[in-house]
Amino acid sequence: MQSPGYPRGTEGWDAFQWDRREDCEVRQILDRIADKWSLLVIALLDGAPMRFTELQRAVDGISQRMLTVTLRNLERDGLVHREVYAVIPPRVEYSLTSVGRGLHATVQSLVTWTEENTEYIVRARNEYDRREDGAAAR
Amino acid sequence: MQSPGYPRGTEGWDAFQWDRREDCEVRQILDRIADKWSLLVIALLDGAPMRFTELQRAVDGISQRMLTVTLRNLERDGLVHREVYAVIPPRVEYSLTSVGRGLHATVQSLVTWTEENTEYIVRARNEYDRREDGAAAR
DNA sequence: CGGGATCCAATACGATACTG
DNA sequence: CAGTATCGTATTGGATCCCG
Repeated sequence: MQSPGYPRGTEGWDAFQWDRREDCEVRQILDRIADKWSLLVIALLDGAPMRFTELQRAVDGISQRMLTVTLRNLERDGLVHREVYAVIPPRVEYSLTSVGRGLHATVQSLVTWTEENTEYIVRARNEYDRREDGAAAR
Repeated sequence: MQSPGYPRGTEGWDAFQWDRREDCEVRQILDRIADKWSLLVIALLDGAPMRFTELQRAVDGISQRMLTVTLRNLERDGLVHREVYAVIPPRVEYSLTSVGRGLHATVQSLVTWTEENTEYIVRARNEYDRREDGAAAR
């Protein structure tokens, strides 16, 4: 099952770098938590627990299906806890687990970085696109 | 250009939360840098500049097309610098800009978190899947 | 209310072939 | 070497309907 020819300590491997083989768990997990919706949901669940419909309203643009899928994956990874109350109408509350809260901290630092550098990036994009347009015209 | 009906300071807005409207720039940027390949490329480019083929070998599983696309996007966002040497055969080196290096720091903290919690997550997944299998069998 | 199931469209992506 | 262009597929995700 392990991809051959790339064991730890071999050439191509750097002790200060991380395992980035395609089939390694770190990359699988990273792909999962760093997707379009998970970051949003994790950010929202920090603080207070939320109900399904509440989340759907809060995450602008998410469909019911994707909210379900995202929550199931986060629950499966032990990052979100799903609490079902046996009442009618049904009441389900989602909250971060303690590990989930730990993740939120680093996610928040990524968000903060993005906020702080938004202007720079937008400017860079505009300049790049202007250059490209100019090149295409020629 | 701004989506109406959701200005800062209105109901639904929390000063400690970030702008998560679908069309906001923070979310667009986040989607871009948190995609399948960008994190890998940013992590690799930290330290020394690298050439195209070198990167392709280092990022296990990436296709030529996706490496090109990823690098173009990172360059467009001002996170990666592309240096072309006019020699034959051509030599192109990619490196992080100073802003890109700043991003790498927070990305690295996400990677570190993932490494530290891999075991927990894998265990959570196995437990979840066992529960699901049991439920499906019934 | 909180979803599951199904169908369909958009897009992301890989494979391949070609080029300066 | 470092790409671009094209094509076909696979995955993602939205819309809709339904149910406890």
